[in-house]
Amino acid sequence: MGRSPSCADDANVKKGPWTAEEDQKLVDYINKNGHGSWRIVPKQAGLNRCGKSCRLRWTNYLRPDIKRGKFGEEEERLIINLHSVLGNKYGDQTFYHLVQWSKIAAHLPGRTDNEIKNFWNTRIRRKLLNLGIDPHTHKPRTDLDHLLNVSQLLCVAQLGNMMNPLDAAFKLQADAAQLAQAQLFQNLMQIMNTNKAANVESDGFLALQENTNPIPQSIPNNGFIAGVVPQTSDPWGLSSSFEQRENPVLPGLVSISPESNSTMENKGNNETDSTIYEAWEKLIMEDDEADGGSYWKEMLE
DNA sequence: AACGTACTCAACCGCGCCTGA
DNA sequence: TTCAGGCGCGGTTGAGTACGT
Repeated sequence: MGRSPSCADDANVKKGPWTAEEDQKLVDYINKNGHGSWRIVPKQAGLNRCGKSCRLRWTNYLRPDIKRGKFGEEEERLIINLHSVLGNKYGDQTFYHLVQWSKIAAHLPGRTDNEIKNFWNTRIRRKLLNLGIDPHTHKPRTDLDHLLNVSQLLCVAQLGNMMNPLDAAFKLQADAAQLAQAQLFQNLMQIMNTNKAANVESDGFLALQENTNPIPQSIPNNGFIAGVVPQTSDPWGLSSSFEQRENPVLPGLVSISPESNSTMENKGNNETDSTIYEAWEKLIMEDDEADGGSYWKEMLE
């Protein structure tokens, strides 16, 4: 029920890019009369467009309060935070693959949901993926294979650090391995905090901040890891330098998408819990044996 | 300089919700 | 209570532009 006839059904209305003349007609009309019913706007304004097209043009482009230009760092952080807590909610479930862009836009004066959506899909999403973070759940990958590969990754990281800095291939691998270390640390902290931070309120931005937990100060500052240590306003350290992160804190867990639901729910059951902890135990032992430096032990303590 | 590829973003499409008859 | 009309939303498309080879 209820679907209005699509503009596509009317072969007579113009589609595609708006001309300056059309823009002017629409602006003049709305400034004078307000939009009222969008269906009658094109007729009254003398435009050969459907009402829907007029509404879109106005809300996404012509509105006088629209802020144009690039997104700032603060805006980017805000979007990431809001995205992490504003999934579509149906009943008790939150669906992160259906983001409520309009609600995010409401927190960013002058920005439209369309603009934010585009910004997310073209920039932030890729950025998160490059960091090994699931853009739907805002979590690092938690699959076990990933965890169990860590000893190899540690070797690569250490080898990479010893190599000539000009050896690009080794540096790249080392960087990737160090990123993996950061992700694993993140995994562990999230597992540890599962019980603490499950309550996400409807105004999730605040809830996210309130549920943050301090990161132990003993984390080795080896540059790349520090670069992705999250902080309150920028959970994944996407937009600010390490120097800006004086008080790094870990974001609390947020409710998760259906596809990852089983993963996180399993964190609470004994079987998966123990498997993950076993993996960590193995990792720590290997770390101990490898160089006696006990990197992970120190981190966990 | 020419071509191919990647990226951006305005605009469109289709669905679901709300409202009023 | 039912249902049609209208609106708003999120997802997708495609033209224009930037960048790399």
